[in-house]
Amino acid sequence: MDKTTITSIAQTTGFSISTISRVLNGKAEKYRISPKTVEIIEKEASRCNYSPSLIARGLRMNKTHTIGLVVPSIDNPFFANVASVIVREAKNAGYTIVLMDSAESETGETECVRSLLSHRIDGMIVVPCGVSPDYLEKIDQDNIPVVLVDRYFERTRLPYVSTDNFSGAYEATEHLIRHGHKHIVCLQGNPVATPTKNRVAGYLKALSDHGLEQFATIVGNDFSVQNGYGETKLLLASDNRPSALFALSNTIALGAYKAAREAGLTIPDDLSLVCFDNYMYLDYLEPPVTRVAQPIDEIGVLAIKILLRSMEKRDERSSQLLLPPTLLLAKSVRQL
Amino acid sequence: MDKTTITSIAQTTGFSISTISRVLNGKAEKYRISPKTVEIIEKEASRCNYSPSLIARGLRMNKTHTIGLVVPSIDNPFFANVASVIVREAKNAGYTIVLMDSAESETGETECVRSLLSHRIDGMIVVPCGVSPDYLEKIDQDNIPVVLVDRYFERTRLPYVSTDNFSGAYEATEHLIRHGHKHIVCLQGNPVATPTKNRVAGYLKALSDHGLEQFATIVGNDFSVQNGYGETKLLLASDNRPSALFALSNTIALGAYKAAREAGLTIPDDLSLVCFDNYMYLDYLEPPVTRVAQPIDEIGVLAIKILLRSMEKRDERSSQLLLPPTLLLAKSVRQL
DNA sequence: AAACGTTGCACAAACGTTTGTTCAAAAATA
DNA sequence: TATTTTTGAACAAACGTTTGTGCAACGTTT
Repeated sequence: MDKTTITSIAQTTGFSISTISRVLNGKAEKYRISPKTVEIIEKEASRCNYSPSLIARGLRMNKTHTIGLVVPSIDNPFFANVASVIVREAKNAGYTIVLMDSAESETGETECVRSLLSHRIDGMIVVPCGVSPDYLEKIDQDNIPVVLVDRYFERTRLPYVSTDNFSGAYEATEHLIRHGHKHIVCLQGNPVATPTKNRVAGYLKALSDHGLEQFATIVGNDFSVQNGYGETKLLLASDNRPSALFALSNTIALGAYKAAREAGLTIPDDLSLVCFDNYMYLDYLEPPVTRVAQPIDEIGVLAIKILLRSMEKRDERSSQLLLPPTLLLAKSVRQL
Repeated sequence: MDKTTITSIAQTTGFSISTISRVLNGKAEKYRISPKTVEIIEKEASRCNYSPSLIARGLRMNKTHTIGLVVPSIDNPFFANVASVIVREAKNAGYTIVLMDSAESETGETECVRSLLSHRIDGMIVVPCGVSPDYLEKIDQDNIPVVLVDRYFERTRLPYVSTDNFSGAYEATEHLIRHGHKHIVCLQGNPVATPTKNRVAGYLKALSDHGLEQFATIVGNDFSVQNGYGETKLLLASDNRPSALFALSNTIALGAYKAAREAGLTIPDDLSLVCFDNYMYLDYLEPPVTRVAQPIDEIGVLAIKILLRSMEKRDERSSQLLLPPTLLLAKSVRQL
């Protein structure tokens, strides 16, 4: 049982491969193929379970209907969620996702990107780990559109869609302040990531807007549970314990949570907590955690939309979007 | 700036494309290409940032170095985790993953599979939603190896790798029984999925081995939080409340958790809880939940290993593996 | 009946690779 | 010097598509 191709159908039906191709692509009338012929060919195609070779087509058309997606770690609820949305939206638009995990490393990322280029993807969506947009911009200029998601670069022509991290952090911090907190510590993630920087900035602005600059404290260095745990351990062992923590991710918050519990502290009675990222489980902790939710669905949808538009007409002004987050109130903040 | 191909390099260096190809594939000495020539070509290739077209190569070689992965829902911690491992392992073996989400639907699954076949993937890893292995077996016979993961079929030649769900459930149930529980209700997931069936079987066997058949109660119908929530609500409203719940997934457990809390019940004092699936967050609930952990890493590693082996020599006896789970003790079970 | 428009399809090139075969020139041997 | 061997590389086909063009046969008009 040989693979059935357009050529094999041509042989068994006696028509030429161009005719087969045209029929199977619905261009029968455009090329005046007779209804009889169409029927014969379609019948044969379905009899043989013909499935067109997208790679042959890709080679000929110089278009693979394939989109590359590079995330720092699929095994992270946030990115898994993003990937989920993107896979769905891409499919709706007739595209297929090639998934890469850069493992939070810059070299990992460039490897992924090189591989994607070799696969001749039509465009790519990247959550960058690196600090420079240069090589991605070059790729974009070479006609492989790139869209950044979540993390992005300050000065770049590349389109991106992310959350308005600044205002999200500002709101969260102000929420704490309004509840009487002054000594609020910020547990940050990877300091070079734009989201981190903007969240930290929002946190600082909120403090200074309320004359609390002197309490500003920023600790930590990555988005891991361990980081949240370790930093909180240190904080709680020190002389002047903060009254509230602002964790820049849900993973960091989890670590803080554990450290607080181990110290015998009750949230929110002894320590208040707010974090970034929404996640189902946060509602089931005791107490549920007040958090800044990112509009993941919208982010994914827009990322694909922008990418598709860039793929159509390359001259377009690139969209750089920051979507508004939502503060979800729960019970982890105490009114002092 | 035109795309650089093997042909463009041939033109600028003056050599033929076959020579370029051989040099760039490290077959220089095999074909006695002179060191000088090699150097010239390699220099030019790197100057132009040459990246071979994997789709052209795929067409010629009839091998794309691409593996399809179909999961019911990427946005599910368990499958995200599986995907993560598989992406990593595939990459290590020189393969790239094309990710598909079947959305827990049989038609969604066949669509995904059709698409993958059109993309001419070299093999695929599937977490099947359907009830029949037939069409997948046919694909496997047609020389596109298929490996099942997590869910599988009772009677099939297809290789699979999953958890020994029966013994995991048996152990979990017995754990409850040893703690004095008799009235243990099983909150099941999708009843047609093999894991569900085997877990239920393990649960029943444990009960009957301890002469508790009469307490056997199985409710629910899918792996959602809502299912766990709804069923637990009903249970807790009934006259004879169970003393313990056995949730067949962590999502179901979450729903049960919420319902219990809403009913003002304390776990484990008023109600004991054990569930399937490990997940970071389970340790942070109050109390942490005792659970049956699946060896996800091993599952992913083995799935790729088996797939690669099938791709090499098709005659191989297919491996059907059930890996042992681990009961992780926490604090959600009360000693009666 | 001659000229012409239509209908229905076939031919062939191209996309970027890999690889079996061929072949001239250089080197080695006789 | 004449012959054989070795060296270094080119030629060409093939993978499965799409698409611009060509061209018979048929039908219509004058």
